[in-house]
Amino acid sequence: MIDAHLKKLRKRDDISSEEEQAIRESVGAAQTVPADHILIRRGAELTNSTLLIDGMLCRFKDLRGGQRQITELHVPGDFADLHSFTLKRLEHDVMALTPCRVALVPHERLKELTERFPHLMRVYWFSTNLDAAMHREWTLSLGRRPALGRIAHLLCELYVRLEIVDLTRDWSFDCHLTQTDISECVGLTPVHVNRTLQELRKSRLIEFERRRVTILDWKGLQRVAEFNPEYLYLERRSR
Amino acid sequence: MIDAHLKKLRKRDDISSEEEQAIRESVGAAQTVPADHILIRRGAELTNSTLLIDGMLCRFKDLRGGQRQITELHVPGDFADLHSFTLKRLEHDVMALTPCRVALVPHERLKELTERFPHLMRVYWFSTNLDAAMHREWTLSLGRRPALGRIAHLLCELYVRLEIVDLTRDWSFDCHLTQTDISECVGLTPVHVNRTLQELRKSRLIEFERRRVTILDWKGLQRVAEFNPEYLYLERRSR
DNA sequence: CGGGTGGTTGAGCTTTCTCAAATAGAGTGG
DNA sequence: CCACTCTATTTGAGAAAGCTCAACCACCCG
Repeated sequence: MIDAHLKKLRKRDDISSEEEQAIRESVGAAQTVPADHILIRRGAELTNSTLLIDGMLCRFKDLRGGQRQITELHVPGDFADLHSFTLKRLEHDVMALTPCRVALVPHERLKELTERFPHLMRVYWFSTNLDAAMHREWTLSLGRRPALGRIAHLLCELYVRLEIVDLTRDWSFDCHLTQTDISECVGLTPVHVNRTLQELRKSRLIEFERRRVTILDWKGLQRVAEFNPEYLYLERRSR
Repeated sequence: MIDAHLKKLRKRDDISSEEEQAIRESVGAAQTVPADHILIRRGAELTNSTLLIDGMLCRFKDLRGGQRQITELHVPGDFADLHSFTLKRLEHDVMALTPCRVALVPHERLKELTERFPHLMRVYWFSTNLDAAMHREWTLSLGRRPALGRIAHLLCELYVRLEIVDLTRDWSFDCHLTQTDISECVGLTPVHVNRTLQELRKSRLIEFERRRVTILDWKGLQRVAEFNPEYLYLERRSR
């Protein structure tokens, strides 16, 4: 059940079998969540963190006018709110973009886990720092990349992250994001996302139909995205 | 020397005198850094974290075309690269925007400190999560706020963060950011920042001259920024 | 077959950008 | 104290990217 999570951790560091065992014992039973359900509300007092088993979650914030900005997408193996362990409440919501399976880990368990295994503490600290690195890359996207590059970059990131947890096949992956979802990730309007996706298709960089993205030209997509995966810290080393 | 740092920590949690002592013993001698100097280069192997004593630092990333995006500003009391403790290298640069004084803390010391004081571990973990929360707010700014709101928001954030470390006086603070620096924070061009600042001045929300910002109408500035300080976690509680 | 959601298109508009030049200010050497 | 230089700010005019609004289409599912 937490295999994707272990894959993600082991992509960046060694996890001993003792640590693995301790993690497994900390994770609660899986529960299902329908699409569009808000799992975490801004401001709520939190005592658990949420591990995504299956499906896609997002973190989002919005302005008074209702304009929404997604700040991160979550794929299986991610904690959606590990940061709530120290923040205690969050300043953003967490919502299911598809039907999901999630499992809760009580902060109490995380406290024991991190005190008993200082190395795991650093692994999980690393994990929240990785989220922050993705935030910075998105900041760069929104601040400086044109529409085409923003969307291309989002697809590159998703591809690499899904590959780590074995959710890609032949340069393609399931992607239940609507064009409106994408627009909320990249800070554009749905209409402009639509036209930009057409451009990506027309230049034969991707296909995107029936909820599946196929990357036709990875080098080309990377180029228009100026995608450099260094920010995903894809190297196994002792943290 | 690390008073600002302790103020920042104690704004969000209690720090015992024993912990304070341990922190003090971990911090190296202060060194000065000239403006525009790059302290940390993307990709470099890091074994220290950098505590800002005085001046202003920024984290930035850039695209091939040279377009630069600042992802965070640092004020006295901040660690500029505490996240390097677990990341080991960074995917962005850290640069001095003004002449600065900084002090280094070896990762070895941080390891001892966090293993000896699990509470301090969580305090510093919190601190990197706070950086991430600021990143998310900037993502919202760049994705959804218009130029006026973005700049207003930046000034609100700076004001609150500087107030915590006693660097404001009568609704004003020293601000050595050039309009180009600001444009690199908010994802606009310097020209547009210039016109937008004029608008903020004309509406009597701020003054900004001779490197000093004065907030004339805090409520009004907050309103156009849609500034809600919840993302700065300004509450003291046990982490 | 009907309703709903999500994708597509067109036309006109707004915000922000680009480029180029002028102005102001701070610091330096004579 | 005065030129001189360098950097930062300001202004103008035209262009481009992305937005708005409104309608239409396609597919899915019951």
